[in-house]
Amino acid sequence: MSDQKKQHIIQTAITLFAEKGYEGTTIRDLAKRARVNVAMVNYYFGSKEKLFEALVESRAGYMRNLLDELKVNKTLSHFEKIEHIIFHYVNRILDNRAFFQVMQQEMLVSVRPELNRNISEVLIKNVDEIVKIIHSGIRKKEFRKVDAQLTFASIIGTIQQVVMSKSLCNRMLGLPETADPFTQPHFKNRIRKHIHQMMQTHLLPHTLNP
Amino acid sequence: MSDQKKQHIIQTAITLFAEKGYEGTTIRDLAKRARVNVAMVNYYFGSKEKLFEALVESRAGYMRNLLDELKVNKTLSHFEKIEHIIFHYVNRILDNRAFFQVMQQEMLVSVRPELNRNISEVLIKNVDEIVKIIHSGIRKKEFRKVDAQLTFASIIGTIQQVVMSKSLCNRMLGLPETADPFTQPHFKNRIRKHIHQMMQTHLLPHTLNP
DNA sequence: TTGTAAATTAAACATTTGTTTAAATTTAAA
DNA sequence: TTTAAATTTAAACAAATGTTTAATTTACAA
Repeated sequence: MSDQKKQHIIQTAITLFAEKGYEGTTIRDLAKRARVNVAMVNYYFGSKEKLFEALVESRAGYMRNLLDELKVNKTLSHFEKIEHIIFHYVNRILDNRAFFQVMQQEMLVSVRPELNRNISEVLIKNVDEIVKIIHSGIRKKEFRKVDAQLTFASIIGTIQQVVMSKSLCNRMLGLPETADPFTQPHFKNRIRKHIHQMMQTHLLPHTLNP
Repeated sequence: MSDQKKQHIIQTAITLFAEKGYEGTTIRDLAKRARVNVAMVNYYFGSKEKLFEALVESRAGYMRNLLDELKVNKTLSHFEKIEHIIFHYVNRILDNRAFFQVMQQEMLVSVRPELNRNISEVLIKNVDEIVKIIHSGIRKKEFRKVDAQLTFASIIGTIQQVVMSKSLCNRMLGLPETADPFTQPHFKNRIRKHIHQMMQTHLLPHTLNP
């Protein structure tokens, strides 16, 4: 089926774009890595830029629906919801590092404003959802009066900072140069634990001192 | 003087690289914007990549020496040191957004490994300095037992997340599309206040509830 | 099996890329 | 003023880029 081949090209593109950037990756690089003819990319996607759009559309689900389960689960407390969000954010981003690296690269540049807007659109829905939870928690006196928007920035920013570069991550965490931190099983938990602990003291007024 | 012209080309390159990325910026773009002949870039710097290296070297001071003043000022408490770091980090990064955007882009890709290492080198010194302060604070029971490395990631990640994209920042903070958040005078203070508040509850065991 | 559309290929295409050249101009010391 | 080095310029260069073409092969329904 042709859709399988399209997905294979997209997956290869994610890997290459993450490694060398969109502009830094040539169609010939991509074709060679994906073991297809150079003409196939344009045959299937029309152009390099349309391939990029297809890539984003195809994997937008990694960013979307992150909070859908929270909407239905009404039994959770506000902080439990935040706990869930932290857990799943760390999961999603670390399991799809290459894709999120590509999205980060794309958000950093101002070319392709339409694509930029599309990505923002998806991210903003997540922001809104979390801000809503935090504000609700504040109203109910369960949370301190924190800056909800910047609290989101801190959660996502912490993860993105760590995931930005393997070599920087290794050096930042004092791991050996050759280490592969992202695949270490306890690595996710370390990030989760840190953000969780930070949000606990940040959001909850009465924190027990361990 | 020729150094003035070199600096002018570098400053223009920072603006353009931040806007379109390194690979996305052509020597002709740069020459036109800087109002110099195309050949001048190679005449002064040798090549596009050497220009990039010169750019990093020329502005590395923005990242370096951030904590030098703390080393001499021994009278500050641990948390006061952290306060100073937050204040100056927000200042440095927001006053030199374009440069830090370019550095972020470069850290995200794995081309030019040597340049990558040089940038890491500078950043790591900051990490080490902060980690040292936090660990010392923990030993003296002034701080909770936090993950010092990831605490640094949270401080820097929060700022970088906000500074990443003007349009995303506007949307994230609920500002109008046309707003110019970075130049608003109270914007820096908002970020500072948030990180400060977050670090206060995160680091200090006995936080007064306001 | 045959016929038609889809898929695949190698080659060619027109631009754009970073870089170099060689001549012209400017600078500044002798 | 003379002279030599430094600067600036327009043009040219070779290589690489995204894309298209036209021919060939494959897939598969009639």
